Amino acid sequence: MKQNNDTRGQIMDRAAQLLMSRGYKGFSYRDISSHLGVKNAAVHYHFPAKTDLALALVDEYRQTLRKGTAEFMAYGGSALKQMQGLFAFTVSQCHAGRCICPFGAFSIDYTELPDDVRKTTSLFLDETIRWLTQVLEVGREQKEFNFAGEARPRAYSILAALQGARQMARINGLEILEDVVMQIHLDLGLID
Amino acid sequence: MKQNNDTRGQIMDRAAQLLMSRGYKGFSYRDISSHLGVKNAAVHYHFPAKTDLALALVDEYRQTLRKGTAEFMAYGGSALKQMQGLFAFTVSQCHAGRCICPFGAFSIDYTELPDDVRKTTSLFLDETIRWLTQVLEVGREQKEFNFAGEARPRAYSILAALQGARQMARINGLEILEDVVMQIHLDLGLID
DNA sequence: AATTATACTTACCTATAAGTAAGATAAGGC
DNA sequence: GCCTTATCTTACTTATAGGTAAGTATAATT
Repeated sequence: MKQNNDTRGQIMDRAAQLLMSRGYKGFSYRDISSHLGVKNAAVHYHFPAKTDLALALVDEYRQTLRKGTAEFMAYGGSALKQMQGLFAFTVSQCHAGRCICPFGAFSIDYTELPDDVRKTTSLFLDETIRWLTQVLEVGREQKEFNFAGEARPRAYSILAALQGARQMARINGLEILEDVVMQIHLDLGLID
Repeated sequence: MKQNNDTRGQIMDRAAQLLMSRGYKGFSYRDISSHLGVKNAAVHYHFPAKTDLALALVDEYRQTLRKGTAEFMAYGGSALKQMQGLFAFTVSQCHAGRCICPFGAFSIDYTELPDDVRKTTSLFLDETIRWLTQVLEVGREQKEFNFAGEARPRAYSILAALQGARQMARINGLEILEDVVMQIHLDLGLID
């Protein structure tokens, strides 16, 4: 059985799903193994400890973001498109039951996470903010956006609103997320 | 030992602290009992099940909000003051380690919460939004605020941003929350 | 003084969590 | 054909979770 049936990948997929729907403490190795039809120890084989899994997930997110950032910087694409991509991604994730973004999921259990997971999560947040700040700055230069204040705090504000809205949407419906996306459009001067 | 040393109150205080620093699944009865110097079963005496505790907490929050709302409606106080009160409260809570507001704490574990807790949390969110919407509307009428769009989605947006910022602040520092509060000031026309 | 209700403690139960050590199976290289 | 390595399973351990039943001490009620 040398040919890797991609169990490792399936574990990560399922873990990502569970992480974003229940938080870090909200899922167990059993949740993963039973879903994949393997035994608990099989998950431990690929990820000895739960923190290894967490690290792998954050690393994956970071890599995805890095690719997106690199493409944006290289081809100098539309900032508006990047922003709309973020909105669409957030809404679609929420529709798929992934109501908690990684930052939300880890921030809850932050004090009990091992140092390396905290560090990587912190780096990921930094990188995300840097990307969004750049998108905002470029968008303003290109007259796509029109917003008050500096780009960086605006980036924080947008990310925070999306994170919060995503969670609140679970409680009182997806319209909340849609409303908040609309407000961000307003604040970026994208609607009259 | 009839004279109630307010064990029940102390349990709720500690539970509130734990709920907002670790989330609903993040604390156990043991965390509470050991902190108070009583046995586990003592907590079960006052709150037979954990959901009873959760309900009591949400009810307490609701009552506090209701008082605030009633006062605001009765005396027709300054909307700006109400808003600044919300900001100050959020920041101070975060400083005290309460980095997760009740909505955040419950939204994470929402799918696994019993129906009555979900229902009460949902009501609490409704009431909070209603209050904030009213504050925004009154503030706009009184020319204290100047913001684009309707009041209700703006209320969602503000609450979501505060909730998200509170959590992100734990990961990358309290400046995030301060930045977001500043942005809200901007969007409400409270700064130049 | 006897009773009752309050506020607990002691001592348990069951379920589930993360994690581990040792064995089984199968594919590929030598 | 043998050995090694990757990928699991079986069978466990330890810790902790929520929860309960029965007993105890004290204060208030009658």
